[in-house]
Amino acid sequence: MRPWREGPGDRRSYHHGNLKEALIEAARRFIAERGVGGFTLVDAARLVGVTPAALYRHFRGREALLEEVAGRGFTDLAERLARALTSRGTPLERFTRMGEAYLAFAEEEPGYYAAIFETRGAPMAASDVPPRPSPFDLLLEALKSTFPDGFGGVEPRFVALEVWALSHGLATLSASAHLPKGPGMPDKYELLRAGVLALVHGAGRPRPSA
Amino acid sequence: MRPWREGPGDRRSYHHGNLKEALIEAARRFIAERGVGGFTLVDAARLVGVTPAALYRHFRGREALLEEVAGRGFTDLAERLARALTSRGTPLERFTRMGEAYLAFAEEEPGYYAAIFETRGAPMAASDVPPRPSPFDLLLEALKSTFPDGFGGVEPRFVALEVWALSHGLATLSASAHLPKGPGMPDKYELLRAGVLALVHGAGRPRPSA
DNA sequence: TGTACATCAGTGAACGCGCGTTCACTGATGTAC
DNA sequence: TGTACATCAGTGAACGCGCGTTCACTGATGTAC
Repeated sequence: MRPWREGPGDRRSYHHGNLKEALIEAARRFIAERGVGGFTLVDAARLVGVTPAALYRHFRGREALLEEVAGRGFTDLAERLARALTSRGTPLERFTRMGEAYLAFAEEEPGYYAAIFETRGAPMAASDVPPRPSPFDLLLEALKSTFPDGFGGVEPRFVALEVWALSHGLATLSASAHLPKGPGMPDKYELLRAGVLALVHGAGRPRPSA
Repeated sequence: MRPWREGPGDRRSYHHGNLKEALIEAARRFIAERGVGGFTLVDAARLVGVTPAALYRHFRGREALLEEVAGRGFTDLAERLARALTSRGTPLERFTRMGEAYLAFAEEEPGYYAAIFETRGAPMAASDVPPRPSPFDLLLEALKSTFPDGFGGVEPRFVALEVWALSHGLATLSASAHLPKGPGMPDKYELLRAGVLALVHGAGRPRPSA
């Protein structure tokens, strides 16, 4: 975590020693603050205490750095979800924990989250023969094992897409400060928990009572 | 719609005559293509066939143009929702039509949609004493009148936030091509309709059957 | 109806800036003997 | 253990570019008389 050089003027050595990782870290921070579009190579290099040109020893260019960040974020998210899915408790508890993990990831790692969803070429659902299961695959698997009786004839994939869309909507509305806050206002975790249960429970019903 | 000057080289007159509207239109197009961050005053001026400096007769600067676009989009969205809400049919049919109108707006007017949600200072839910009801207000009203018996003790505001998050999630995932497509895949309209019914129907249930 | 003139809505040249990227270079590191 | 040298990972200067914005200007429009 701690960079080899502390700041400008405190150059421990000519070689940075950890530059690639430090640049990725810097990109993650700037993307979190300003979005993918507002991210700049020059800023990242300056923060790390290095000439912008040094970046090209480790990345083909700006786009390559962004893809690397998106890839890291993708992996991190999948790990968090997998951890929640294999934690202790009842299937429903683990499934609920998974939803919380998703929202927490979007909140704690806004740089990663933005990189994943604002960068082309790394869609979350389409699996280009990935080494590990994608977040969506994990969600689908969790749904099936948590509700083995199914959803009244509705495909699990269908319910999984709804759950994902609700999660993503809550995460992005919260990040852009569009969700009303304040005393008496439900927070996103509460909204997700109740919403997911309603989606799962209400799937397959032909009509509401009203 | 049709600009007064057709293209560069075909200058009907020294004065444009419709420049402000034409610039807003151009911004809408470019934001749709490249996002708010990728939008450029120079491009907008070029598309309209005018010098970049001309823009400053009508807007204080780039930010002011973006705010104007976001405001227009906000109004357009509210109008579409209000139209769906007052259309013919049963309350449930009108409510369903409202959801479709929301997704259609995001799909047909991606420039407006991005301007609304990527521009600071114009949050959709917070109402700074707006002249007309905000989209969220319309949704809340529609929910109450469509389901007058309530939601088993759950606040309508709570359900409305869930419905909005689901809609927003589907709209943005669809726009960023993260929703899996293809034969056998449900489209977003289907997902929204079923999801909303499930949310409404499942609200207030303590636990799922599994 | 015609003319003088104020107002308006554009032009076009220029600016300072920060960006991504390149290039020849050089200091540091590590390996062979 | 010490030295020669290849390799690696940085520097720093420079580039071309497009951006948002400013300014003095000028052509077009509309109004007063």
